Parts: sequence; C-alpha cells; structure tokens
Amino acid sequence: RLPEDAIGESFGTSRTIAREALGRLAVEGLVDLIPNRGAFVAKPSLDEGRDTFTVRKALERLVVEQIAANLTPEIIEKLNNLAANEEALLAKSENEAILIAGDFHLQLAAMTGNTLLTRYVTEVVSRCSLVLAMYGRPHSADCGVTEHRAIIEAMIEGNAKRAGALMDEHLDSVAGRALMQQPQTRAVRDVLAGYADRLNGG
Amino acid sequence: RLPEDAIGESFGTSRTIAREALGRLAVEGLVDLIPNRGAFVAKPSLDEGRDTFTVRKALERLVVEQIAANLTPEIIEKLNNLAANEEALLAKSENEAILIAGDFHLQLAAMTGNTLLTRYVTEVVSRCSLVLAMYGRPHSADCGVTEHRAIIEAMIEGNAKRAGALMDEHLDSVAGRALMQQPQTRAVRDVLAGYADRLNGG
DNA sequence: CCGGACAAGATTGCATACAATCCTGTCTGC
DNA sequence: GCAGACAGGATTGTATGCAATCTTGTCCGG
Repeated sequence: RLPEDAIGESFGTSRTIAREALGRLAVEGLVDLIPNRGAFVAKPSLDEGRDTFTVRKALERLVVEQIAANLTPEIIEKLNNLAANEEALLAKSENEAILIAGDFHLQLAAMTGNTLLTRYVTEVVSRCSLVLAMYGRPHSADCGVTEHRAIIEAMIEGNAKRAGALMDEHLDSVAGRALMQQPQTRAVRDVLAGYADRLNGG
Repeated sequence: RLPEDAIGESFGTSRTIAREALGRLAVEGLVDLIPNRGAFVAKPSLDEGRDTFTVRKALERLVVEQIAANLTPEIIEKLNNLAANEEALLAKSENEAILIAGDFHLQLAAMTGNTLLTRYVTEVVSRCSLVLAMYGRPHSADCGVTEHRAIIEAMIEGNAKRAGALMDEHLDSVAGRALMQQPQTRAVRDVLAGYADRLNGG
C-alpha cells in the first residue's frame, strides 16, 4: 500500500504532489490505483506480463529497424560507443547489470529521434522490469551482452530485417527465461508474492 | 489556450478536476502543457505527425497479426459483424465517417485482449486524428471501407502476414494522403492553423 | 463459537485559498 | 519614436480543509 500522506511527507511535500506522482506511475503501469482505496504497487498477472512483452517486441523491433534504415555517421558512432560502454560497465560491476541492460534499450529508442516511440519504449521497459522482478528468477533479467553486440552490428550493416529479428529473439529469450518456463512453480511464486505484499503493506 | 478555470466551470467542477483532465490529455498528446503557462491544444509538427504514424503502423500491424494468429469462432463472428456494421453505418451517414473509421481500429485493438496494446492504439489513433485535422485535406482521413474489408478477410483466413501488410498499406495511404503530398501547401496551412488558434484562444 | 451490525479510524475525492510566476499594457527616459 | 522598466491582472502551482467512502475492530444476538 502507498498512502498519499506517507508519500508526500516522505518527500517533504503535500498530498497534491504525491497524488500527481502516483497518477503518473499509474498510467505507466507501475502502480495500481483503486478508487477510494488508494495506490498499490502493481501486481500484473502473468498474462499481462506476456502482453507487455508482446508490445515491447513490436516497439523495439521498430526501433532497430528505424535506426538501421536511417544510418548517419553520428548514429554509427553512438552505436559503437554504446557497445563499448556496455562492455566496460558490465565488466566493472555485475550487480547493476539489470539497470545497464535496461539503459541500452532506452538509449536505442532515443536514437530514433521519435519522441512518442521513446516514451512507449520507456514505459514498456519499466513494466517489463516489474514483471521480471515478480516472476523472473535471479539473473533472468540479464540481457546477454553478446546479443546486444549482434544487434548493434546488424544495425551498423544497415540490415534492418536482421536487426529486427535479432531484437525479437533477444527479447524472447529474456521473456522466455522468466515467463514461459516452469509453469508449475509460478503458482508457488504467486502465493509467495501475495504474502509478501500483505506483509509489506500492512 | 485552455485555462483551467474555464474548463472547470464549463463542466461544473473545480480546477482540480480540470487540471487532472488536462494532465491526462497531455500524456495522450492532445494538449500541450507548458509550465507556468497553461494548456494549449497540441500543435504537433509534421515530423511529429509522421512519427506518430510510424508508431501506429507498428502497433496496428501487431494487432492484426495477433488476431489472425489466435482465431476463435467468436472472434471471427466479431470480425464479420464489424465489417457489416461499418458498411451499414457508412451508408447511412457520411458525415460521421471519420469517427466510424476510427472506431474500427479501436475495436480491432480491443479484440486482441491486450490491455496495454489497446491503450497505446487508442492513444495513437487520437493523435493521428489530431494530425489529420491539422494537416489533412478534407476527406483525407477517410478510411477506405474496401481496405478495411480486405484486412478483415486476411485475418479471417488466418493470414497474419498478409493482414499486417494490408494494414501497413492502409495506414500508409491514409497518412500519405495527408502528410506526404504537396509539401509546399503545408506552409500555408501551418500559417492558417496558427491564425485559427489565435482567434480561437484569445 | 460464529456471523452480522455498528462505530471509530483512516484514507481518498474534491473544492478552495494563498503564493509564485508569467503576460500585457503603460509610462518614463533617451 | 523607441527601448526598457514597472505595475496590474491573470493564471498556474501547491497546500490545506471538509465531506464521502472504505476498512477495521468491537459488540451483540443467535
């Protein structure tokens, strides 16, 4: 549970701002907003999780296709930097791998220059992170660096189709590791998550 | 311009609600919200318009592919009803053609059962309507009924690829009629739109 | 011992009040 | 005649107060 008073007070502001923030998080799908009940951390079902990944695949496929189709020298340089940066960061601290991996997808989206597309990708990436946090096993959210590298190379070649296919594959593998496998353990995790929520909330 | 007071009063409510509504419209891209300045009807640039259509194409392609890939008897019936309804309504009143055509795309999205996808499609359809209203010539927003019919048939056949391609084509033709042609008349329309806004606002 | 009604507390929904910011028109000085 | 400063008005940003709704704990009746 996320009462408005508590949020506002913890941020040194009033309920108005907290309310607004919760509203935004609600449209982003990170919190559920129940009328006259309040805000709760979103608890997407497994089906909703899959739906999110479905949309994400379509959007990110568009991202890489757009980039590959509109190559400029600056874009190519950015892509190379992206790959180098990622490897460097990942070698340094393995703990923040999830955040770094998410950033890769976000920066890719930003490279399209398409504001709406960037916003949507940002949203689905957040949602997917939440889904993975709920249903994924440890490390299942890791984006393989080699997969990223392959996608980048395909884009630099200008091979939009291949880049799109690779991104699709990549997201499938991330989602698959978390959402498709071991359907019987899901129920257990669901129950556990439910208890955790109740403990956390009340 | 859209002052909060006026909106609230016109709806018989206070600024709080009006403000919230404007916030929602802002995330939907229908109004621009400028800090300390207020809300204005969104005036997307032509590039933003094209970006919107780009995203829309990817999303609606996903919609028809999803439907074609998960056919059930109920879905097929709905699709047939959709086609029949559209023809009937369109024959009756030509004036509301734009709204009816938009509804077609929305109902299609809803059929996927994917909440997030439905929300995104709803958003991009709204945005595209705005773009067409700004830059399109009269009737350029008409969705060809025959094109809709063709898409439906492809879906019923279970031919996801063909349905996707047809939808792509369809949206290209709608966008193309409005956004690509006659780049020199664009400037004129821009100026006119600017004047219209100023007259309307103040 | 258990189920339902009821009251107290808590929390949201909405309206309003005050402060901060910005725009507009005017006035002065050059 | 014009640029810049300034005051007035308007509008947004935020906080707070009150009513409505929901939850929870308690008490009574069966």
